Amino acid sequence: TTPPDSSQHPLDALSQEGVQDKEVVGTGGGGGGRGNWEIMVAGGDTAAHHHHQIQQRKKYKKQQQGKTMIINTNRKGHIDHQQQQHFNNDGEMEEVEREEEEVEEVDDDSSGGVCRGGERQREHPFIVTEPGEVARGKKNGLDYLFHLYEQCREFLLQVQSIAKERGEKCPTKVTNQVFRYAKRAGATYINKPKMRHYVHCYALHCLDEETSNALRRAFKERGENVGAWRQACYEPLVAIAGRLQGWDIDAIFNSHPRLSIWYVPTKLRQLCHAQRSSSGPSTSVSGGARGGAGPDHLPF
Amino acid sequence: TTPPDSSQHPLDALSQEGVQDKEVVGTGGGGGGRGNWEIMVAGGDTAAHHHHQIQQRKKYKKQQQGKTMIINTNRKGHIDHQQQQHFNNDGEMEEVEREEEEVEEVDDDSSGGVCRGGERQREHPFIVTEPGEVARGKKNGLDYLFHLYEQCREFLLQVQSIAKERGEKCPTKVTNQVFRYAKRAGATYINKPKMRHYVHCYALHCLDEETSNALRRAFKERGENVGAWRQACYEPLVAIAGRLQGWDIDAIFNSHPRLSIWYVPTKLRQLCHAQRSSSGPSTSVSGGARGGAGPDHLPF
DNA sequence: AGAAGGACCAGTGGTCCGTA
DNA sequence: AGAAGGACCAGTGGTCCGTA
Repeated sequence: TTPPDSSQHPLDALSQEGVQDKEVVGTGGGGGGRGNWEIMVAGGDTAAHHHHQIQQRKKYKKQQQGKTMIINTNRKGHIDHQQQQHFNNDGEMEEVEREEEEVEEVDDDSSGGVCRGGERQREHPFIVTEPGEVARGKKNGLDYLFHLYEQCREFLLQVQSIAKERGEKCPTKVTNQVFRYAKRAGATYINKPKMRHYVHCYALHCLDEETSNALRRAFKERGENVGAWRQACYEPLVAIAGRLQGWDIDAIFNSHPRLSIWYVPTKLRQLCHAQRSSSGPSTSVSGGARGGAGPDHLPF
Repeated sequence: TTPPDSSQHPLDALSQEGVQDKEVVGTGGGGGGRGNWEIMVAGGDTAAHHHHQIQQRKKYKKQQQGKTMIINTNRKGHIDHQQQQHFNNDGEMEEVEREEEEVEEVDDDSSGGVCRGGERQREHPFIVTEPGEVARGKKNGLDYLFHLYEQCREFLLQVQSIAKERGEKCPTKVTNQVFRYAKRAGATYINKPKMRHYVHCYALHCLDEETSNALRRAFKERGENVGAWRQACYEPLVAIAGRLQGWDIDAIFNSHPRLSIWYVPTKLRQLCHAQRSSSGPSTSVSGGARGGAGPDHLPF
C-alpha cells in the first residue's frame, strides 16, 4: 500500500530476485511482529539490530558460489542466467525496478539478528524447554518455535486479505507465497524447511496441549535433544488420529482452525496409514462404537 | 488392483512415458465410461474403434525446436531423450516395465476414434446445440461437453479412493494427476486445455440450468459459433455471483458439489472482481438487504 | 554429532500457439 | 476463420545435503 522504495534495496547483482512477486504487507497491525519474543527469546545479539533493514537478498535460486572457478560452482553445476543478464549490457548495471511495494517490517530484534556488516546469522538451535521456560544461552525454546507457527498464520491472513482485495486466488495454506511474503516483511528467521520440519510437533501442541506439555517436561528432564523430542511427537499424534478419526490425519488437521493451514507432513501421513492397516480394518475406520470416520464435530 | 500387463502396451519407442505414475483405475464400476455417448455422439469414425487400445504415448515435454534439421521429426522437432535411451543398448530394446497397473479402459467408441493405423484424430469441434439435441456431422454437442465434466468428476472420485486406500495425499480438485489418470484409462478425448476452456460454461449449466438452456437456444437460433456462446456464458455467471455472494466466485464454486472440484478460471475471477469494484462497495459485498458475503446456505 | 536452511527438482497450474 | 490440444514455463511442494 505504500510505494516501492528501491533505495532500500542493495543493488547487488542478485537483487533481481523477487521481481515477479506482487504481494505487499498491508499496514494492518497485529500481524507478523515477533510480539514479545524480542525480549523472551534468548541468545540474540541484541547489539546489532537494524530496524527497517530490508533483509539480505542473497542468491535464492542458483548458487553461483564463488567457491572455485570459472563458469560456476553451483551445487550441481548450473550456469546462472540471471547474473549473465546483469552484466551483459556492459557495465550499465541495469537498475531493475522492483515491482513489490514497500513492506512494513516486523520489529526485528534479538535472536538471529544480523552480524554487523556480515552475513545474517542462522537462528540459534532449538532446545527442549518446558512450557513457559525461556531458553538461555544461544538457544531458542519450544514456545518460541510454536510462536513461529502463529506468525506464519498471521502472514497467511495478510496474504489472504490482500488477495481478496485484488480479486486474486486466495491461498488456504501456508504456501511458498506466504514464506516469501514473510521474508519480505523482514521475518527472515522464518523459512520453509524449518516450519515443515516441526509441523507435527506444533500439531500435537494444538490438539492436545496437556500431552504435548508432559512430553516436553519428560524429554527435558531426561536431557534429550530436540531431534529426539521431535521424533517422540509422532506417536501421540497417531494415537489421537486413530481415536478421533480412524487414522484420517487430514480430517484431524482440517478440523482444527490453526492446524488446517498446514500441509500434513508425509511421514505423519505414512505413520497413520501404517497404523490403520496394522490395527485391523474394523477397529475404527468404518465400524466400532463411534464409527470414527466422517465429518463429526471435534472439540475445536 | 489388477496386475500390470505390459503385453497390452505397444512397445513403441515412447512407451516409457508415464513410468513415474502410480495410480490405477479401480475396478469399481460406474466411473469413467462414456456412458451412452458412444451412441449419442455424432461424427465418430465408428468403423475404426479399438477396444482396450492404450492411448498413444508421444513425447510430452521439451521443445528443442528442430525448425531446421536433422536429428528428428517430431511434431516440434524434439529430440526424444527417452527414445535415445531406448536405442542406447544397441538393439536390445530394453523392455521398460511399466509401474502402473492395468487400467480398466473406458468403452471407447465413436467420436474421436483412431484412424486405422494412423494418428489419433482430434475430437470433432463443438457446436451450439439445444438441450437434448445431438450434433450431426463431424461435430459434438454441448450435452456431450458437459458430460465430459461429469466424467472427469468420476475419474477424480476414483483417484481419491485410490489415494485414500494407499494413505496418500488426496486431491480435492481435478488436477494434472486426474487428467493423466483419465488418459491412461483410455479417455484420450479428455485433456486439460479443453476442460479448462469451458469450465465457466459448465458452471452456468450447474448453477442455473434454465438460464444456460435459454442461452443455448438463443445462440443456436442466431447461428452463433461455439466461441461466441462461450463468451456469452460469462455474463450471467457474474450476475449470479453478484446476487448470491457479493461477487465472491470462489464461494459460488465451493458451494456447489459438482463445481467445487474445478478451479475458478482466471478470467471469470477477474470479471467478478471488476464488477464488484464498479458496482460500488456497498451494494452487496458487505451490506445491503441480504449481506451477500459469508457462508450462507445456497440452494445446493 | 546435532541442527538450520539454501537450493534443488519432479511434477503443477495455467495457457499459448503451432496445428488441422 | 474457428477450434482442439501438445507443449511450454513460471512458480510449487517437498526435502536433501552442503554448511556452520
